[in-house]
Amino acid sequence: MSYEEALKLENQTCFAVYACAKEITRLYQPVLRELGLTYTQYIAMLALWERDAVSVKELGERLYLDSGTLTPLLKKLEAQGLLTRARDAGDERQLLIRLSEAGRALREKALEVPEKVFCQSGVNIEMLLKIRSQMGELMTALQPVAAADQRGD
Amino acid sequence: MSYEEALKLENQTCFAVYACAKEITRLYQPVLRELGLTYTQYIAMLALWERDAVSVKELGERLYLDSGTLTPLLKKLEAQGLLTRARDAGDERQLLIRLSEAGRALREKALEVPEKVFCQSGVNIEMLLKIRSQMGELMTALQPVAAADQRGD
DNA sequence: TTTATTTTAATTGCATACAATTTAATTTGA
DNA sequence: TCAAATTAAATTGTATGCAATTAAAATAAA
Repeated sequence: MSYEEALKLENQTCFAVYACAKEITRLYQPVLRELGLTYTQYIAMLALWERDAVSVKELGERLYLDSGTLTPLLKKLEAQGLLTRARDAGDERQLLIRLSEAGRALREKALEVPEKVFCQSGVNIEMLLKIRSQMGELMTALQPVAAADQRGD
Repeated sequence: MSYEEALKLENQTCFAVYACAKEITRLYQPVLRELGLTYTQYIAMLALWERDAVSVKELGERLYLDSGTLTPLLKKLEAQGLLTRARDAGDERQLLIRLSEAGRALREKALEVPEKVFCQSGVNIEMLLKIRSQMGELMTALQPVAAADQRGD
């Protein structure tokens, strides 16, 4: 591809992924509204339903989010009564996030979310699975770069 | 897939795309810093380099962004001297965005961006092309839903 | 023509995102 | 042991992102 072609918006893989991510988030919104969650709050709850009593750091690593994003988000979920935030007695630097009864109960309502969104999307399941696997490949390919950036080399 | 499985973070296509989009944006950042642009500012400039003297509405349609995002972003680019913002004489409702000399000149430096980012990413070109085409398919599949939401049916 | 409707940006308010810095706690090393 | 280095969250500052509302201009309809 020429340098000229490479600068066209339609040829940007980055833009394609960026636009899709926003569109998908928009698709979830009406369904998640019934749970009283935003999209980011939803993925945080997904992570917590799988593993409870985790530190902000661990949660952040799973969600690719830092404390600057998570701290206010978790405070909101705490204010909604879905979880508790308490320092780890063994290591006071860490803040342990634990689901409350209400937080665990919300999972029952959330069980319907994937199906609802999928039906609404009109996308076939094969495409979805292919995309997920490709995104996984891409993340795997990019992670070394991210790690190198972290180390600063 | 069971309802239980469908709720696992690793099975969320939405999360895979969301995480990839953020990772890609992060990859562009150091390269774009040399141009003095953020990622969103960069895609706005890409659109303007292809077509100049457009309204905020038209630009927004191409970038999937609304005036709430574009107005402040364009004001920043104007403050940097890359473009001008002026009402259309024929239709005062519209604000026409025009590149300045500096804005057009920046394109020369930007020509190197795609190659630099690509080399840095360590991703092979086939994967990139496949992903772009899949994202295109997904957007095409989702657009009817978005349009229906707009109409409210 | 004159009012009602529609269209376009701007504004407001809320929720991310993330870099950079700060603070407190813990671990390492001299 | 005890100062230096490291680690984990919180905080600060900047930049999106979008829904909802507002304001101004243009168009449609009566």
